[in-house]
Amino acid sequence: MRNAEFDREKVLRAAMKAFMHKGYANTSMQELKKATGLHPGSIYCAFENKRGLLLAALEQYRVDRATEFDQFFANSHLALLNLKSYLDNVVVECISCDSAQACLLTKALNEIAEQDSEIQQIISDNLSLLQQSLAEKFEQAKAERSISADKDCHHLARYFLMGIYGLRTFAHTHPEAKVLEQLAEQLYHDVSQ
Amino acid sequence: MRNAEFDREKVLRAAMKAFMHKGYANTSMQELKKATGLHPGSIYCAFENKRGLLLAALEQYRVDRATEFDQFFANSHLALLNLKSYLDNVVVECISCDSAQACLLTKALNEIAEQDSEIQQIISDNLSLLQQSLAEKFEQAKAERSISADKDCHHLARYFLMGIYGLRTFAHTHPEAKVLEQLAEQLYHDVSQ
DNA sequence: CTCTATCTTGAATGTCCATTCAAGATATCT
DNA sequence: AGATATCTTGAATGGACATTCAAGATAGAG
Repeated sequence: MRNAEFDREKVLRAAMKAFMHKGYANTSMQELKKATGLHPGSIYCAFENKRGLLLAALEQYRVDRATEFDQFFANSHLALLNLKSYLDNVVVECISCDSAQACLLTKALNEIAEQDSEIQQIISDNLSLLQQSLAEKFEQAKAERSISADKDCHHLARYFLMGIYGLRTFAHTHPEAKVLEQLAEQLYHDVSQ
Repeated sequence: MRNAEFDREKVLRAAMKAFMHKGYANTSMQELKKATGLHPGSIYCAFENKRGLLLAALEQYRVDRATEFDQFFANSHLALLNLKSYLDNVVVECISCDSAQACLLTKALNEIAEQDSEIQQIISDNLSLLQQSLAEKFEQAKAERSISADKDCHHLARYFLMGIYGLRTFAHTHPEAKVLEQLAEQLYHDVSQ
């Protein structure tokens, strides 16, 4: 006869941020308590355990990213131009945010996927979904005659995603706007002709 | 009046492997003991502490990789062909090794660099060095007229390295030989014109 | 062969962590 | 207003961890 007081989405985004910043193993419950405002007991009540919190955060991340993705393609521009905007946004994120702001998925993939096949699967599925969404946009670009008809859109999507992964890692060591923009420009050039 | 009994290089390569496999935080001293054959006391005597072991392993990794790199370019082929071999080898590594066999540098970069600026610096320097070495090979390729004279070799090196980073991350989720080979092929095409 | 400096061993230490749980608080229902 | 189901709190727990250290082993010097 009483509802939870905390805002689940806010808590998950805070946890997300903490995990992205310090990694899973290095984020203690004490830090999660500070980040989320939830006491240990509440976290365990709501998410079973620390791993459960990560799983929930990953799911929230998926939802947030999917929404963000759709917004990039919700306007009336050509799909190829929207892909460019999407890529430019990755660069902006790389520059503006603290260096670890990579991506919860790749971060978790590096840290824990090897030791937890369920999380490995979830992350792989999420990234495959993103790849699939990108492929659809390339298909649209093809239909709009922005890219040549003989291109393999799935291949383009994979290459584009590979570039984004690389860009993020590169940004860790060289967070200089000019360089990252130049790399993104080249990547865009290579997938669009 | 007595020399250490263990082989420093062997120990460091074993530690490297353990760190690459499970990450730094998740590799306990107990596991390091098993992996290296050294008892805790010996590890502390030789490397100060766990972090010291990581630093030494990173240095060994740098040396090993530099040697490996030079071997790829020690033959008489054109530099551009050697770059292709180097890239193909990255793909082979991605396929053959256990999925986490990424690269100690990027692995550590993701996990700990944010919280340890000294390690961050060491890793960044190492990767910059690799980038510089790649740029030199592209310069050589230019001198050999394998690539056009108006190319920016430093840009090519950065893009090539970005692609390698991306390839490794991509391999975590899609370790299929055909796909990775295709991506590498495209990357090679894009840097060689 | 003896001595000693150095290495090796692994149990002991203290810290930190994820997790639990019982007491206290409070919203909702009757 | 009273009852009760549910949430919140935070101290307590047990385990795992990095690190230490003193005892034991051994290679080399004399």
